[in-house]
Amino acid sequence: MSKKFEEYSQLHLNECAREISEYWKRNDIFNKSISSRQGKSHYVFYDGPPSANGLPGIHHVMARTIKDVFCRYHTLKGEQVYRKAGWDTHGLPIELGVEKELNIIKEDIGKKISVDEYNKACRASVMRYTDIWKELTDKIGYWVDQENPYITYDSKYIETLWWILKQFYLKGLLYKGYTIQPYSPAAGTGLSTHELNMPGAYKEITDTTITVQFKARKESLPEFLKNLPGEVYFLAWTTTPWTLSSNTALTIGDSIEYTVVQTFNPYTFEPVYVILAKSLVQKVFSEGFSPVSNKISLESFKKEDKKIPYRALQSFYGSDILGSRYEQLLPWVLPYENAENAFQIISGAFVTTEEGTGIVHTAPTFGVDDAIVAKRHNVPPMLLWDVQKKQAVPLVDTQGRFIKEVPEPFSGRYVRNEYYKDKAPERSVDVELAILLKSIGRAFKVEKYKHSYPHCWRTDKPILYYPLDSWFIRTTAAKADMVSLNNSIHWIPESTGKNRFGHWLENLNDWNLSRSRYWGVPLPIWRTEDEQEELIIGSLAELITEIEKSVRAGLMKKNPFGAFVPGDMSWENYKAIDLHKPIVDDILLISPTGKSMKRESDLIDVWFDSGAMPFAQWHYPFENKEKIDQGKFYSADFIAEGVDQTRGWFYTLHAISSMLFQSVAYKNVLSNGLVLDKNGQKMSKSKGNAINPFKILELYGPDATRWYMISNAQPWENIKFDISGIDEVRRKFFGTLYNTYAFFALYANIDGFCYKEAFVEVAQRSELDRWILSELHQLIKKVRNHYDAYDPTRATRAIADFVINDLSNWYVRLCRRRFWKGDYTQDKIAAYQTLYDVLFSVSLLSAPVAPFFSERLYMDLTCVTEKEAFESVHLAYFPEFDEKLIDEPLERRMHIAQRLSSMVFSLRKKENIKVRQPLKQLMILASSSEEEKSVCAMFDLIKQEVNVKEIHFLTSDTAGELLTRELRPNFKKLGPKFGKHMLFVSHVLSHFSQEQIRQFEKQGIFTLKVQGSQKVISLQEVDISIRKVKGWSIDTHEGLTVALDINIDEKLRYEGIARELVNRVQNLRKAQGLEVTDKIKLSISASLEVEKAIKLNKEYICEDTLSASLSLNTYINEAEEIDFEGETIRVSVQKLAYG
RNA sequence: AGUCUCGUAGCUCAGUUGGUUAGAGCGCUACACUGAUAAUGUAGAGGUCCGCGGUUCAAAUCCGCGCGAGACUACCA
Repeated sequence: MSKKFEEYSQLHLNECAREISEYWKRNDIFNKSISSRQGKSHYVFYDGPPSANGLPGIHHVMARTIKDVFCRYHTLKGEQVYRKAGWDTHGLPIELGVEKELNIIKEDIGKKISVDEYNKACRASVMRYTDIWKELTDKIGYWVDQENPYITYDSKYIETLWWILKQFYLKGLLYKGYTIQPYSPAAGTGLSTHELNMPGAYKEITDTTITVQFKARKESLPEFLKNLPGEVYFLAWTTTPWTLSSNTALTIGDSIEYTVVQTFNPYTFEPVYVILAKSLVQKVFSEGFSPVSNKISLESFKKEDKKIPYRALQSFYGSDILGSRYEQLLPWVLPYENAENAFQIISGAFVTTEEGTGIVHTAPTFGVDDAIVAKRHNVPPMLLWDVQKKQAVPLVDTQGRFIKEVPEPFSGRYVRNEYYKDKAPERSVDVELAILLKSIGRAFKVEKYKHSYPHCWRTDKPILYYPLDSWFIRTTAAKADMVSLNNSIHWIPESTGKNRFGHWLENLNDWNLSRSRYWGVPLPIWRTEDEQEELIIGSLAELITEIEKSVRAGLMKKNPFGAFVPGDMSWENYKAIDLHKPIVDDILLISPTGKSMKRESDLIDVWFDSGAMPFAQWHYPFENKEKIDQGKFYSADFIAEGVDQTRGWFYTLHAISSMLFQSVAYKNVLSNGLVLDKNGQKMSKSKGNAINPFKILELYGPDATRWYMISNAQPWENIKFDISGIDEVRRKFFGTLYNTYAFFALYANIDGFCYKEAFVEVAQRSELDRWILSELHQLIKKVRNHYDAYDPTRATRAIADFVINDLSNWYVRLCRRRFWKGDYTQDKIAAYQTLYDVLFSVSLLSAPVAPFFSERLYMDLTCVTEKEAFESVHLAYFPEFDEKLIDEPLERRMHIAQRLSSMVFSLRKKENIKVRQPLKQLMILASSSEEEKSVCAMFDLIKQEVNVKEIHFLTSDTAGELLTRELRPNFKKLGPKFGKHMLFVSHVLSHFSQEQIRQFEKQGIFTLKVQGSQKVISLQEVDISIRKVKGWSIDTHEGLTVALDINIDEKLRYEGIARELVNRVQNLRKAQGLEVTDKIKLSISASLEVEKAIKLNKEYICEDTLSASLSLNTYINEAEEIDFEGETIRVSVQKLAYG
């Protein structure tokens, strides 16, 4: 006996996924999907490492689905797709988590808890949830190698990072410098941008602002300013007056227009000339000033006058005063270096004329932009040399107080009142300074100003921007490379790469690598105390050689890595050592001149960890050298992460790769949007709208979840996650596909179809078969293109549309009788083969997105026919597009037939005539003879579908007077021809009478006068449609018109009754649980009228209901009473024992 | 604050190089169809295509300015 197709009572996507998952595990399908492609071209994929100390969320399901879709697709295309999972194990989120758990703060590390213990706690915490992550990964069917993941804290991984850093060092890309970083004086610690971007960090505060007069050194000014008869001042505005003592430059915009204004200081009434941006004169001189136009009214000013007069003199560009000098505003101290370069006018791109004066007070020790622009112009920051600390210090200490070198009354005071722990003085430093500057005639304006300012999330006090020592990668040196390499990357969507990422690259700053934390990769640089000698370590072998030197010189007692054997690449060897703090901090090395060298205490930015994964995941170049050098696993063909990674992982991958090998790290990158809740709000635990992915998977299974996420919105757009959408996908797409299979299985099993018969040539098959195959191959082409273009959304929509509309709702519905009626003929075999082939192809097309259900479908189909040698759909090959099966005229015909049918249904509805009631004839008016011909071929189909006996054509002529035509201008064609007279032409054409239209149709052209000249309009330039036919029930749509003869004669009426009866009997059969093939004995008791209908159609009724006998008007014992055609009839269905 | 993305029916989304009656699905109402159907068909209700200007004979579509949502980057004095 041949095998049967599996039949199911119901669709259980969840159960299906569980079984398939088991099957994959049992048969090692994932590994086979890679090994079976041995020797084929590689499709290289990099998986971004998640941090395993947090629980996975629904957005991870999204991200992992996208990754999985393309890896599976390319496997199906025959490529070999390795994919290694990874874990991000270092960094601040992990440290913060541990601190919270242990209930400690950063300052406690090294005191309450040793660094060693702290790091052990981090290491333990970081892999805590790996089991849950693995479970999710399995459940959603994300195929990735979880057995051999790369883990950023592994010694091998760190060794590669050190090697890369050394390469950068040798290229001169690594340097130590100071930068301005967010700093919390109250907490005594620097803050990361991550901490700064925590919700609520930015708050509105009100500051005292001063518009300050900086007195120009006249000899340094250009001629036209030099010759002014009084003192000239630059006006600059500041929101942080306490930084004025650290001012070393003023920044202007090169191309901004400035002007010099003659006026009086509003506090001292001294006559002054002030320079500011021309467009801001009105704003700065808004209150208490009035413009005057001549010298005399200006010079006659007395301080009793209500308004201070001002007069703008000559204007000029910023570049004209570039390099001019000014007197130090608060001459308390001088910078210890290059003081001669201080106090000059420099230019910066960040200067705007939206606020202030267009001249920016620049204090390089306390502003990020200030430091950058000052450095570019070689202007020194205000730093003093501290003899005790042997280092340069700014005028404010790490507590936030002015240092002792600052004169009274400011010395020792906190720069912001918020920093006082107890009672703050009545007047803040800012206010005191404002008073001081007013008294010496250097304050031009003092105002309160409200703006948003970042606060420390721990102390809730405003942060300070403060210079801190850091190690940098000179990414700016590789900017040109990075920009041009980026142009070769295919970004999806394009705008992320071109705009967001492109602009970011254009405005690149050097990469600050330093993190003064505990749990991370230590910077492998050792330095002597005088900073004259330094050594960078690029491998463990190198480190051990250096340690041994140091031990010999007596600097260290013993080698802490004594157990390590250089050159032995085994995991055991590498597991024996730990390269984290505090162990590496205890290592002292010896410099070439015999001095002791200590490690630079910083850790490196965790983004460097993940950005180096193309190399570090393979322990390059210590192992797997050929994988990278021969380009087998580098660069990636594809990566995908959230759009928030643009400046994160996408950037660090790109930067490291560009600088190391002048190559891209990835060729195609998809940045996916966010998963929002159904109201478009971001999901967060605090809002309580976060969705537990396990719950969703439990409810709907992975396939529906994946399909919903992919098909609902394009991956790069945000998705509003609504679980009712998943349910809809399950019902509509999976439900329909399942039902189609169930239908196939039911009848294939009855007929014993198992694809043993010879392949029926497609040309020999029926119209419907050829049509669905043609549509299928159009689908294959579309789906391939969409997957290839990284647009899975369009692929899934096309598949669902095909399955629901073309396959289930049209092909199967119209073919039903072919399957359950008649003998096992060639036509029936062709139908089975067609449906089988279509379902088979659909299983493959859907496999990347719905891996479990597709597997079930594929296996249920193939295990009976044994036509495929593969154990899994994921080991098979993607369907090829076959041009020869495309029959576009047939597709058009079928489309017309569908439209016609739907029009007839509409008419029946209008006339209240059931589809079961046969009608005599249908008339069709086609707009062209070509159309007419194609409809002809569809007659049988349409007759069956809409239940009419005959179809005739109505020609324009025969229809004659019946038709009312409507003429509409074709704007696309006529628009360019008539231009602005279009409105007139449109008016004329749409007011044509029936007679005029007929004339036009006959003659083919119409002439009209436009602006005195004769213009000709042809029939091709208008659309004529038909409105109605007198005395007929008619409908018209897309140029097709149908008319339905709604007269029902007696014969038709009886036939309708018979069909109605068949339907009732079928329902009874089903209700009684009869098999489709069971034969019955049918008995009916009804009125004479119904009996007559039955008698006339007895053969038909018996055939369709599988009735061996039909008896009428007999006394029936156990019968169903049915409301039927306005009466109650009694029907009995009895199963026959044989048959 | 800047940069980028988005804004079409109650909801989720289509809408080609600009062409005059803006579509589909879900949901709602009514009726039908069905021996594969948690499916489907027909009809109805449902729109200021975010707003305002501009370009054009013609704008949901192109341009400008706003408004709103989101992301990223940030004390631009």
